[in-house]
Formats: sequence, C-alpha cells, structure tokens
Amino acid sequence: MPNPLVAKLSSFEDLSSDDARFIYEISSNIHFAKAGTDLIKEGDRPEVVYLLVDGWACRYKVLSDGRRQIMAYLLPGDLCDSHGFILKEMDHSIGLLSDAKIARISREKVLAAFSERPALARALWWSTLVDLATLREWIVNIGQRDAYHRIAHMFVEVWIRLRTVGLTDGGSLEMPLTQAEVGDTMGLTPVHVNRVMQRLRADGLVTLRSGRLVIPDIKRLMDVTHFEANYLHLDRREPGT
Amino acid sequence: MPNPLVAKLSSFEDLSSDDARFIYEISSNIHFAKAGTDLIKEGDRPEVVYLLVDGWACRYKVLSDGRRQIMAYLLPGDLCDSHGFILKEMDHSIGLLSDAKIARISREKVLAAFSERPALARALWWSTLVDLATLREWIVNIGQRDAYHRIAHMFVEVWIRLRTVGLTDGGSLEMPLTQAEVGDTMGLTPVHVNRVMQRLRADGLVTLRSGRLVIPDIKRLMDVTHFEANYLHLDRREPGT
DNA sequence: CGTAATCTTGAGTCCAATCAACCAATGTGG
DNA sequence: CCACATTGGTTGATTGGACTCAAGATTACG
Repeated sequence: MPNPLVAKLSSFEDLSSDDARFIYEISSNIHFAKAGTDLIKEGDRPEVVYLLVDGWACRYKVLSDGRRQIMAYLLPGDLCDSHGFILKEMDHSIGLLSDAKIARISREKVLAAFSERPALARALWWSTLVDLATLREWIVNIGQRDAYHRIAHMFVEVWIRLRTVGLTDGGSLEMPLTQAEVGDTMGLTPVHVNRVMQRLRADGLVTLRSGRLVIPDIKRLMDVTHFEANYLHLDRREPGT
Repeated sequence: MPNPLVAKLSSFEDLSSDDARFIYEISSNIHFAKAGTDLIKEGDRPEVVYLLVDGWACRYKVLSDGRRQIMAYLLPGDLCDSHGFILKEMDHSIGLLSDAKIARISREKVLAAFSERPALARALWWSTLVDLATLREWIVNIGQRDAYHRIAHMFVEVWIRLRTVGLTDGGSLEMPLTQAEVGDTMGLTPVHVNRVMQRLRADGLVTLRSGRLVIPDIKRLMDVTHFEANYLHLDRREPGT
C-alpha cells in the first residue's frame, strides 16, 4: 500500500528505507471521516497532527457576513500543521471536502522526526516552504488573473500536486469539488464559476463532472495559464548542499 | 540601539540576554541599499539571509504581461527566507520600497541559531508560521473584501506589526508606499486606489501623505474592517508547553 | 526652477455580482 | 417503486464595482 507522504517527500529528498518505514509506522493510526465535517476548527488548539491519507480537505475562514474563503487544498500526503503546537490556537478551520482517510500522529512522533531524522526534517521543512510559496502564488492568482485564467491555473496546480503523489490518470484526476466550492476558493460566485466552466469546456481545456476533472491537453492548459511551476519546487536540489 | 528582530521575537518568546546578544552580534554586518533596487531576484539562489533593520521591502512577482503583485511586506525585524537555502532557487523577488538598512547573516549563523539555541529556533519557527497565517489572511482579504475594506484591513495589519517592533507613534507610522504600490499589493489599479483613499480620508479613517500614514482612531478602523488579530499570533503561549 | 513622479478627476466600458428562476441528478422514505 | 425533497448545475436580466483611457493638478526633487 503506497503512502502518499512518502511519495511526496521523495520528490524532494531521497529518503532512506528506514525513514520511509518510520513514516509508514507513524501513519498507521488510520481514521475515517465524512465529507463536510471539520477536522480542526478555528480557535482549537490541536494536540495531534493529521496526515491526509485519502480524500480532499481545505483550509478556510468564514467572515462575519457568512462568506467563506478557502485558502488551501489539502491533498493526500499533506500534513495539517506539523508545527501547530507552537502556536496557541488555530486561526482557521480545516474542513473535509470529501470522505477522507486520516492518520493521527502524536506530537512526540513529529518532534522525533525533526530531531532524530535529518533527512525527514529537511523534507518537512521543504514541505512548509512549498506551502508558503503556494500561498504566495494563490495571492498572485486571485489578485491579478481574471476568472477564466484563475480557475484554469488552479486546475494545473492540482494536477501537478496529485501527479507527484501518483493520483493522476493521464490528464484525469479526482476532484470532489462543487462549483460553489471552486468559487469559495477563487473569490468568485457560483454563478460566475458556472459560466467560466462552460467556456473552459467549450474551449476543450477541461471538464469537471461528477467529481472528476479531465484535462485533454495539459500542455495547452499550461500555455493558456502561463503556468510557471517553479513555485512548487519539485526539482531536486543540486548534490552536496 | 534597539534591534527590531529582538523586539519581534520577544513578542513571542522570552529570549535570554545571551540569545539577544547573539542576535545583536549576527546582525551587526550592516549594509545600506536604495529604494527600488532588488535585494533578491526570482531565480537567484541566495547564499546569505537578509535581516531588514530599517525601511520597507516587499516580496513580489511580475507576470508575463507586466502586471505586478506584491505578496508580502517586509518590515524592520523581518528576515528574508531564513531557510531559503533548502530550496534550489527563489520563486519570487524581494524589492526595496524605501531606502533600507540591511544586515547580512551567513547561512552558518542561522543554522547555529536553529541547532544550538532552542528558544531562538522556536521563535524563528513561530515567525515562519505567522508568515504563513498572514499569507492566508491576505488571500481572504483579496478574495472576499471590496477595495475599501481591503485597503483598510491592510493598514490595520501594518499598524499592528510596526507597533510590535516599536515603530508606531500613536496612530501614526511611516509608510513609504505610493498609491500604485498599494494597488500592486491589493490587486487594484492606481486610479481605483486613489478614489478609495479619498473615501477613507473623507470618512476620517486614515490619511496617507508623504510617506506617513495617520490613523486617527484605530479602534474605529478595526471595527470597520472587522479586524481579527488572531492570525498574527501575538498572544503568548500558555506556560509549560 | 524645471522635470518627472505622483496624485486627482471625468467619462465610458466591462467583468463579475446579484437576483430569480428553472433543470437535472440523487437519494430517501413511505 | 415512485413522490418528493435536496443538492448542484444552468440560464437570463440587471446592477455595480473596478478598469481603462486620457488629461490635468500637485508634489518631490536634482
């Protein structure tokens, strides 16, 4: 049974088989949770770290007038706040966008990984820095691109991220999002998302139907969005650094 | 001479006088740089870490069509990529918004801080996590709020951040930004920023003139923006954790 | 003091929001 | 097994916030 966290970290660092085994072991405490429930709520002080093994989750905030903004998608292999215990309380919530399989990891295990396994520590650092870079790119996306390119850009990012954990099938992937959820992510209304999706479909770029996204020509989609993958930092470092 | 990094980290962790002295020492290698120059460019692989001692900088990206998005402000006490050397190359640039005073810190010094000074390591972790939280809040800001509240919200954030490093004078602070730069930050055109600034001024909320922002009534401004400061994580943790 | 940068104003346009239905699929219970 | 409710997707008409273009007023500064 492949472990998505191992797959993800391996894209950056060659993990020893011992490190890989360590990850397998700490992610064996599996739970299941239903779509629509919250893994963590704003104001919580979580005592454990969650690893998303299967399914989709998101970080989000709800404003006083009820509007919601999703700030990040969590995909298989993603950790929820591997250092959350440094802060006093959560400043946002983490909700499940689909039924999900989750591993609970104790704080001690995470600290052990950081202090006793340099390769893992480096890889977890890398993961945090990629999260930072991804948030910055989302700001660019929402701040500068129109709805059409904004949504298309997000689709490319998700495709790349899922591919690194082996969850794409050519240009096809599971995406359990409603158009309303896409809207909450991109700062758009569901109605407008709908119209844009129709244009993307008509242009032969993507179709999203019953939880599956199909990208007939990923190269063309990347051209349309001027996608620069550098912010995902998937290229290995040079040796010796 | 107060050190803004010490001030910033002290807001989270009680630093020993020895830790404080260590920061003083590693930030003694001071340089001066002119407004408009880049500290780091996209594609660079920086070998040192920069500490902004005085002045303003920003993280930004330029799109293929020339539009620019600023994703973060760097204020006195902020470090540029204290772990940048984990990644292969910069995915964005850091430019100076004002003349600035900068300390260059070698990679070794930073690593030493992480490995030999637990309190400092924790404080630097905290700083990174606050950067993450701030990026998330900017996504909410740009994604959900209209221009008026968006700009006002950003002003409150800057006021709080500068206050923690002792650089506010009541409701007044130095803000060396043009309206065009505010626009690049908030995903707005300079023309629209101008009109919004006039409304903010007319409403008695803020005035920005010749590099100085004046907030007559910070409480009222926070009410208007529904400002929730939790994402800045300025409250001390409970003891014993 | 003159030039460039910044700020300001006005008119017209457009992208996306709003409001309000309607349709299609799904699923559930009687 | 079908009536009906719910959710998600679609459509149309209208409104509005922000952009564009273009020019003029101010301010900063060498």
